Amino acid sequence: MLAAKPRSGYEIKQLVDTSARFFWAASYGQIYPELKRLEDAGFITGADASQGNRQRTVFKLTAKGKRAAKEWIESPPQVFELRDEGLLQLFFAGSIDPVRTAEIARERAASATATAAELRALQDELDRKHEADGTEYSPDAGSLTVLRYGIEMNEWIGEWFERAATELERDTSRAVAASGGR
Amino acid sequence: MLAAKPRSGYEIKQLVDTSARFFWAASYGQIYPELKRLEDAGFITGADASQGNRQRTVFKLTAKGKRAAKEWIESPPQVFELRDEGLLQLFFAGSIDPVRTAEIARERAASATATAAELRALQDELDRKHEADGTEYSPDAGSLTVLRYGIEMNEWIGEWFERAATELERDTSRAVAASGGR
DNA sequence: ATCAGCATGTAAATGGTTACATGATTAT
DNA sequence: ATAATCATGTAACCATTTACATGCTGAT
Repeated sequence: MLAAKPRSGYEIKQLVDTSARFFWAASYGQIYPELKRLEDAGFITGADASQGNRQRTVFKLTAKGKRAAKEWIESPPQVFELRDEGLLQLFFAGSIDPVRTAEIARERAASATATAAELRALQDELDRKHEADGTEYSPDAGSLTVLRYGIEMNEWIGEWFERAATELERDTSRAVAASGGR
Repeated sequence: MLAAKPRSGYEIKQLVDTSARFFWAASYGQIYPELKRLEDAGFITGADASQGNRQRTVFKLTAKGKRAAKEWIESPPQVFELRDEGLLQLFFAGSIDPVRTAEIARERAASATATAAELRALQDELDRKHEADGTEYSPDAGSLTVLRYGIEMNEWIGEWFERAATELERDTSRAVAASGGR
């Protein structure tokens, strides 16, 4: 994040929350100690940017930090972690409550679609802010791409659960028919 | 997992690794202590199922455990966490190495497609095992649905990165044209 | 005999969140 | 005046992974 421009810990947190949070969240408890650690290791340097009595430190990459960033961006991705409780619930619905399975899938679909809508609202808000800034191009344009990813992925998840629900209903009605409608 | 049938910690680990791992992984260091904790809390009970001198404990849900499972499956999903390093790299590529951005997107696309293929191979393997078992229907059929999710999601991710790469290339060539091809 | 797979477990470390604490500045 | 937002930071806690330790059983 410091590659684009020098930032304070607070600004990093803001940027994470309005863009990367859907695929890589971060808390203050992680950001501030990490900035210290990176400075000690010589990857970044902090400069005082206090406004009056309000303390503020902006960090920027050192040459060593820039090299490390370039190396990282070229390296094959190592981490892909997903924890999806809705999917876990569908996974187990068959053994816990078979008759409600399709309904549960539909609820999970609604859940994902709602998240997509929420992200869409955030996108619109950022677009409005962007326009208000004038025609100047934001240096964090990548965040819009990635926000779009969040929206489209949640839409895809919603559609997947919808499809799963339809298939489950079909299977259920077929089973009922096979048993003579009992 | 114990709702479908009684299982040992080892069997739970096996099932996680061949199905749920893509959206909810678990290690022995988590499974065994958790089984103990659940037994102490009265949600499950363990029964000795040793074979000769080889120690083995299978756990099953108590009535209390079944109630808790049913309650959980009806509750709205709380956890959706994603940590996607490939996406993070694309997010930052613009500020770290703009000219390589499209290539990086294409590499990430290949990465996701490879994961999808890997999962597809696992699916084929499970299908073969299933057939070898005869016509008997597996009680873990839900795991196949969810494995399909893993495959389809990775395919979607691959396509998304492919699209992103194409768009980035178009933007680059347009920028080159605007600057008079310099 | 030896190796793959079955089976259980723990200790240490890691990575991260939550909650708390403090205070300045700006807008209403 | 007061609320929102800017700004930094720590302590306690939590979930989880990694690495290690141990031993049995069946197949080659």
